[in-house]
Amino acid sequence: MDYSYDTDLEELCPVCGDKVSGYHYGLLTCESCKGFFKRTVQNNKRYTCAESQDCNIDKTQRKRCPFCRFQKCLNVGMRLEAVRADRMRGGRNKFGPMYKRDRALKQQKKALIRASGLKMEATPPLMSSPQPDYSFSTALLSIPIPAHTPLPAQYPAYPTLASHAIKSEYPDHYTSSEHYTCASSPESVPGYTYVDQTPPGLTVPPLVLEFVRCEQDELQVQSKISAHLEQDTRLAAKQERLSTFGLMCHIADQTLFSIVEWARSCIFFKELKVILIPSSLPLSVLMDCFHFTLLPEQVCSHTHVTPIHTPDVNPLKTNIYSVCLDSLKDEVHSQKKINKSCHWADILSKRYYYVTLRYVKLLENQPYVESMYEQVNAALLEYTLCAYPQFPDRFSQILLRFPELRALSTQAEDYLCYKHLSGEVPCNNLLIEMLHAKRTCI
DNA sequence: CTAGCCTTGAAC
DNA sequence: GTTCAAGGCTAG
Repeated sequence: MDYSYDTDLEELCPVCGDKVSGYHYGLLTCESCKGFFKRTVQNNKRYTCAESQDCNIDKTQRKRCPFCRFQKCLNVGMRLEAVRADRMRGGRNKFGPMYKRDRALKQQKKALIRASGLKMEATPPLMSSPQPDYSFSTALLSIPIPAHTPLPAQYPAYPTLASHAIKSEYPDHYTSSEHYTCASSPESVPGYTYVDQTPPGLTVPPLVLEFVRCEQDELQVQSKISAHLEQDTRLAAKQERLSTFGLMCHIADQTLFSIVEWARSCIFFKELKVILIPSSLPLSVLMDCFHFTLLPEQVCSHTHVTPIHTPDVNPLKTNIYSVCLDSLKDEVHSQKKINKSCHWADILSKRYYYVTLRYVKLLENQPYVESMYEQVNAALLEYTLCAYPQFPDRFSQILLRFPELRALSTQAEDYLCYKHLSGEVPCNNLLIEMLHAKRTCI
């Protein structure tokens, strides 16, 4: 059976699109970009762009502008600190568990695709290969998004490289237990030991598969967030640690960019010409924040910021988390009740619900989308019935969560506005801008 | 300078 | 002993 439909997509270097040769400096890249990144950082190279710093980087043109190539390396999440200052060879670094977990997630995704491989072959893909349409997503949003810089230009050209020490991981690795304690050890990372728990014979609806396929590479999103947080932490010289709220704002901002990326490849957006994102924003952000709460230590161990779960007096946050965590606890409880081994990976599979939920919410209240809504619901129903035959009411339980989430979403929005008015939201926060845009639209 | 291949060595 | 992501080497 040929699974190239999915695997080909996964094996492209996020910088230039060449074939990946493995994990390098934080994520899967090709051999040449690995070498390029290493040379640039090790030799503290400075490049300049002859054009307007937005050169297209692909396999054939990657040599033409090292400036833009390096910018892209940083933007996709390559990690400066993975380049060793002491040039020590061999061995492993602190990213090991992260790589392993990413592999596990990819395998899980692949297994889902494989589970209905025949179905996918029998029916043509729901959409043609997603060629990023930057103008389209820009038009969707009511605030300007730079067309060719998917991430905020927080990396001031080269000062980054020159001014901050390129820190070797080894001192930390050998002497510091602060940022790499048992909290981020493999055992405590959900899904770490996951291999392939797709139930045998599981049929995943093509629509759900399409959603899953469109999902952002999680490791990349996390890397971007970590890298940006590190940058911001460094810039805030007097402040050693970001507040929990500050951290959430940054995660939310990065999440927004992910949503824009995601929307570009969403099959329904191809058909819609109306602004949908703002109305669904709070929930999407909430979902993604929830997503990250699963791995707070992992994010924080690389960013030297206060872990999200640090006791905090923010009642809203507690509320959001308690709902999400209750949901997870229910899952654990249900699994135990039927005497089935409860694995973190099972819980991670909830991710697919949320992927679908996001679509459902996104399409709500739009004239065209009623039929789409039904399709999404049908796909979700089919998936839950196949994946969890022992819980026939799972679908309805998911739907029952909607009002609660909707209420939380509104609370989150109000809370952010309050924070904004009291001047506590970091400058240039995209989330605030979008919420503002939404309110002025109404 | 690039990029493919080689060597190294801690974690498993 | 095996893995595989670091750094190193070197034609082109």
